[in-house]
Amino acid sequence: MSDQKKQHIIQTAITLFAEKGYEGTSIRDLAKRAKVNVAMVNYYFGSKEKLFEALVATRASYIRDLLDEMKKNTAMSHFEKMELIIQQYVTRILENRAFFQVMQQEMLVTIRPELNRNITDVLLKNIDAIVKIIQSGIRKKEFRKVDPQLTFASIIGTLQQVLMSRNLCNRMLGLPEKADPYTHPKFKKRLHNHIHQMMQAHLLAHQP
Amino acid sequence: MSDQKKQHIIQTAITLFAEKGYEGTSIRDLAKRAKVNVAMVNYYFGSKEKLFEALVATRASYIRDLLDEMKKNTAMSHFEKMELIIQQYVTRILENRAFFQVMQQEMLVTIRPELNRNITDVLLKNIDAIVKIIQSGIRKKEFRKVDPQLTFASIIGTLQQVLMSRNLCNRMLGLPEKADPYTHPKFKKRLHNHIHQMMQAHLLAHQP
DNA sequence: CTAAAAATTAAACATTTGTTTAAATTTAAA
DNA sequence: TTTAAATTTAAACAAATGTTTAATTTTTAG
Repeated sequence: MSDQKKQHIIQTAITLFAEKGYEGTSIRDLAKRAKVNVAMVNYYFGSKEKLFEALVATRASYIRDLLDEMKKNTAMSHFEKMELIIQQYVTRILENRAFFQVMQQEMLVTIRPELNRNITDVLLKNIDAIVKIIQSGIRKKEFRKVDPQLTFASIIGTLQQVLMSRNLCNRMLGLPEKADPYTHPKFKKRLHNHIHQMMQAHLLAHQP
Repeated sequence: MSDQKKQHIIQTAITLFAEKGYEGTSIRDLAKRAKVNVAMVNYYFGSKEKLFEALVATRASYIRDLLDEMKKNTAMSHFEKMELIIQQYVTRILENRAFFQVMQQEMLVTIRPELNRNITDVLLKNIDAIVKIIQSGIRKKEFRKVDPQLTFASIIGTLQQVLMSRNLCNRMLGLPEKADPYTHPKFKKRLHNHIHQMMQAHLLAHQP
């Protein structure tokens, strides 16, 4: 019944946390932006921190589901699997960038260790799956002898670096000050092309 | 005269901000950790935000000086220049990781736009210099036709991804829970090797 | 040594914070 | 319609926040 309103508060929280950080956002800020009474946040979630936990719990699927597409398809080469992963990551991170920015902020601090561990757990499942694909590709001589873990770090790191600051991203790419690169299809294509091209050179033992 | 004490407060602030974030750190936290009276922070810096500005101003050299080594040396191939840049970035970011973590946090939020712009300005100078090297390398056919800006994003993004969470880093690399990978020479070497190898494959037109 | 300046302190200040309360309103079920 | 439950509200709460004050101590300079 009230799940709609809860989700509305969570969505507003994601937007605000991404802008101002968790500590930088007051419940009064949040209530005003979501157009609900201040007491409603505690009524629905119990506390500010529990709201954050609920936020992560309901939206963690953005991370968790990332590999689902791939798992279904079995008749693919290792690099085709990597191509699918790259495409999925680019798409999902760009589509849910506010959430990923909040996760990035939370990973950077060491307060709230339980929440940190939750996020780490979800991320690790993705990492493990991708690492296994890379390791298998190496064994089959399809891939060069790369560092699987750090190769993953490079894929996600490229995306996070670009996601980190809209302002830096615009200035780095020579876009107008007020542009929003993240919603531009051209930008998505450019980002995807770069990671794809780099991983092709990096991974493939026999360059095409 | 009091510059020592100011620097001591700044150093303590870097450590605390990296742990708990800027908003998550109170002046009383900071004063207690630095073993000074609460009023001293405002006495020396005027306000919490001005302390942050002073922190960035005095430590921005960590970023600014990154390319200095390279500028001196002119008789290098484009890839040798890139090698030097990679080595410098890995070393300096690992050595000043708390500061870079604070910068990362600050880039992620949009409050304090002036500070954000300051940091962006410093970063952009580095980016521009590196982009020019890559573009020149492409013109001279030494490099493949890569995306210069996003190639930089991949280098720095890899480092930032690894720097983001000690906990994730340990678990990702199969290290013990309480390990500190950032101070391990082996880890530094591994990180450097990966970026170097990846950039070699990515950049060089004629693979060695 | 002495007086002015600088540094340090504990206490107090006004706001803001997350949270709770208790009353009022709305919704749902009988 | 009536009654109980759920929701919403404005007000108040205690604690924590950044900051200032005013007094005290230490340092500096003549």
